[in-house]
Amino acid sequence: MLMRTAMHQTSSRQTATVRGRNGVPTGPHAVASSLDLIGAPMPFARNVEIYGEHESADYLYKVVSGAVRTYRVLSDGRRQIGAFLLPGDMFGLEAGEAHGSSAEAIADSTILVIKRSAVVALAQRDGEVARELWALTARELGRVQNHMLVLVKNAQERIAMFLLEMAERTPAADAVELPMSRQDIADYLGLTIETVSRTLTQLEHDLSIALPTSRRIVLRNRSALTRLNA
Amino acid sequence: MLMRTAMHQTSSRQTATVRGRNGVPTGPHAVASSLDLIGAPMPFARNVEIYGEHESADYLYKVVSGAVRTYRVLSDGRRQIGAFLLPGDMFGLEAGEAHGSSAEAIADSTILVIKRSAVVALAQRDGEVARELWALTARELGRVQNHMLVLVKNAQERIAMFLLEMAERTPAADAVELPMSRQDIADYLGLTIETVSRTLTQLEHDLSIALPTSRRIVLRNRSALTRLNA
DNA sequence: CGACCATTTGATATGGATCAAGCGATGTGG
DNA sequence: CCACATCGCTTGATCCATATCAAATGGTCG
Repeated sequence: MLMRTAMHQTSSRQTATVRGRNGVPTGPHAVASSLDLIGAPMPFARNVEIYGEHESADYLYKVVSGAVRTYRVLSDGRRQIGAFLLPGDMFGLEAGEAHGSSAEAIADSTILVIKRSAVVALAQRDGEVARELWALTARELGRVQNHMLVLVKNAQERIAMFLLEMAERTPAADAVELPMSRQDIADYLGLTIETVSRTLTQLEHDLSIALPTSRRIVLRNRSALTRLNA
Repeated sequence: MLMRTAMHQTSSRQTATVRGRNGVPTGPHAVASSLDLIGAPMPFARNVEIYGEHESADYLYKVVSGAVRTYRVLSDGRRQIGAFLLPGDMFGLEAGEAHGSSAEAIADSTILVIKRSAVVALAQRDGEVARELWALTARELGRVQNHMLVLVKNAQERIAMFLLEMAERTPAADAVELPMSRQDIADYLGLTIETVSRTLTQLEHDLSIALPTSRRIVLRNRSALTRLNA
């Protein structure tokens, strides 16, 4: 235990408290959902906190552009990243009362901030919205259950599955531009940066992937990766 | 990888397909919830499957008596247990369409089986029920997120937290009667039976616990366990 | 009593953590 | 525009926690 990990390194902690002024709806990135109609898009700079672990969950969020990580910090300082959110993803649905994890922008991002009470009120009147909320949360639950499985696999399998997961969520099928650092990946997969790095170079030698730059990964043998993804 | 684990050992696979006849509501174990009113209690024998991983999720379930495990099996045969359900716990809320995991009775159990369509219909009319459903799923999400954290800790920490978790959910505060085998615990915590066993005897030597029998565990130094539970 | 199954205990192997150093890219001040 | 500091990433050497392999023990049921 006690592996080196990002010791809550969020140095630039401006904790954007500015949130919550309603107004301008959706804008150009509007995705089909009634939820989009009652939110306001807000900018968050790289590494800025969107919400903290025990803050009351007064808002729901949706990534418009950029990328977000949700995480929890163990008492010994280790950080476990629960999810990476990309454009189109909603987050902050976790609990009823308080957030179960913190959320930070990985890169400069625009986040749609939606007042929870407005959603709840809407759901109260419209069973369709209520069902959508439930489904969203259930889907997130499925995702987390899946991630649990990942955490019992070996390093290669974890990395392979991470790459496939990212590729799947990215427009350009076989080239992934990673918004997150090696440390982020490590904390997501329950590994160390060294192991992440080593495993990636190993996959490169196997010709399963190519690494034009450290943040850009080309899947060149998807079936090999799928095979690893037990 | 490829640790020995229950290679889907469910030998007595009677796959109780008998479910779904509605009728007699709740009975003596009724807990306060409108959901209880539309379910039928059904018996499941030890090790009998309640539902399978990709079956369509037509029912919700609530443990009346006994105990249940939900799990997924990796392609290499390893099994990851996602949750242990005790009396009062609901399960099967996972996805919208199909179940994301399988569920089996750990011991002879009585399970309240609730038609999902009935619940959905009820939720459609009653916003309160809808909110309850959402909250239930959100709570489960929180539990799973928490369990993810456990899977990155060391063996002692995992066991300590497992014991505290079980003790918390058990009436008699400091003595836990475990319904599940060492293999179940191992598959829940991402360890091997040997490590589970060794860690328990080690905690016994530390005087943190006592083991009158292998299935009965007495917490005799709760603060020591809490300290481990980083 | 004997067979079977779950659990414990022992000996050894190994994957990934840890410790440490090097390397390339990016940015800053002179 | 270059020298240098910084940061993120990679690579190497060693260590350790837990898996694996193996055998003994104990409890349960016919």
